[in-house]
Amino acid sequence: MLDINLIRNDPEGVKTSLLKRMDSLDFTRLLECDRLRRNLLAESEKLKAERNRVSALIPRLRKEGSNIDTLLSDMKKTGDLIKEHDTTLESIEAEIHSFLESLPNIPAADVLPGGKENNKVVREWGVKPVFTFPPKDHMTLSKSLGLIDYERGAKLGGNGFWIYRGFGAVMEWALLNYFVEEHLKDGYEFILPPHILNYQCGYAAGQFPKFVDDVFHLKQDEGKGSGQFILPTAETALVNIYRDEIIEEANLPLKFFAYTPCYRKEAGSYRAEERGMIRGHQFNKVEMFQYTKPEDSENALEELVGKAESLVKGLGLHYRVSKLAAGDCSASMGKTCDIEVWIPSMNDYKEVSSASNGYEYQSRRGNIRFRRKDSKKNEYVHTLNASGLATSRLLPAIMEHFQHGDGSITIPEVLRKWTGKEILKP
RNA sequence: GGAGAAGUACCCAAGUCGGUCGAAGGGGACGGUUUGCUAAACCGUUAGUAGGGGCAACUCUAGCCGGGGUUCGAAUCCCCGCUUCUCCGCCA
Repeated sequence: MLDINLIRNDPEGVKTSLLKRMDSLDFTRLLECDRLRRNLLAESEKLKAERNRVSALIPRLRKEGSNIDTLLSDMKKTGDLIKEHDTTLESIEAEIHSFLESLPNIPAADVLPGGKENNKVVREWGVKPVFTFPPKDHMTLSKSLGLIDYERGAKLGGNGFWIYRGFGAVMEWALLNYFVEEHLKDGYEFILPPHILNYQCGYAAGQFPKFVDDVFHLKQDEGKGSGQFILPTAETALVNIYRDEIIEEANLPLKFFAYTPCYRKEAGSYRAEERGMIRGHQFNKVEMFQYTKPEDSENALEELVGKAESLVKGLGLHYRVSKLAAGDCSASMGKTCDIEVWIPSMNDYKEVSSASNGYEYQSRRGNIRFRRKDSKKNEYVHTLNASGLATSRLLPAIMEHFQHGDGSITIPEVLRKWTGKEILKP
């Protein structure tokens, strides 16, 4: 959600920035509604002041025995007029609100305009593995090693679900342990949130109403519940922990990480090349999250990217970091860096972490502020999130990177304390 | 799932028959005075917030869980939700 004052004071400036990620934009109606709203509000409030004044008078007049019949009927009329004003006001405000909430975040100044094609690789680490034998893809490997059961996963949940079996589950759990351990070391607070959230959570995160169809909703009895859904990422939960709260400045920054599976419909996004566990309806992810003061959020983003990178480095996987163009960032985010790991069989890089600065976009939607110690003023916090990391592309990457001609796989050293093995043989 | 109770400012809490109640009284916090010492007594301040109007001092409006309603007027009455607590039932 953007600040209407920003648009009111500098419509052209905001427009220029937003056009980096939008095709067209017109503020005329919004500004008109804004003027209309303020006029109507002034009118209605004047009437309310009058009503308050007279209502206070009535008991006194009654005690004195004055005739107040005409006064009462006048006030009845005033009341009706107020109601009338407020009804129009409500519809104008609804229009303003729905326009504002549909606007994406303003891209940071250093973010390039346009879509995916303008994403910029800012650095790479490691090298693509070279094989002296015909390498297998992760589906073949995971099947021959008995790590993942795709067929029975589909039997249980449908297409897009799989089962981690035996050592596959051990590997998955080892990855998660590795992440958890690193984040704890860095002083982040470990959160295990509910997986079912209410509508407001999706709204504050900026995912609703636009992407309301991309998540799984719970069917509720008539009038019961409040649009509960299963979370598509732990971010949705983490951003809402402090919804409608004012945080003391001294407590910032707040640094969290959470483990949850992520549940997504991913409707229509399946492609043959994304077989296996590259894209599914449910995947495991550890998510990092920070609430910061505005002046600290740029550095916090660097910190998050650095943390995500060091996790991939620790696994020894070749990756690159891309700064996304404005149009490729999710709507709530003003700046996003993706960490993409090399998947040999796909001959492509795939996202394993997305680190973003939401600036005050989410905190406005969720009404999350902090109180400055000196001025005692409340300001919106900045929110940042970054995967640290999503596992479903790492396991394929690990299998493919570290495979040998005989179908065995070397397990990255950082995971061995949990896997208890160095090499996995078919 | 069934029954009951409750939700008032940072916390606890009073609020009568609807009318100077935007809210008594505590505690805490902050400021001050005095006596003195790892404190005490006394005095004072302590809705915050959001949205309007005004250059400003200032002023208006809304806020007593949320949303509706009744009324000239609602913290107070009515309806619908949400949350918490207690008891019962069921259960990993």
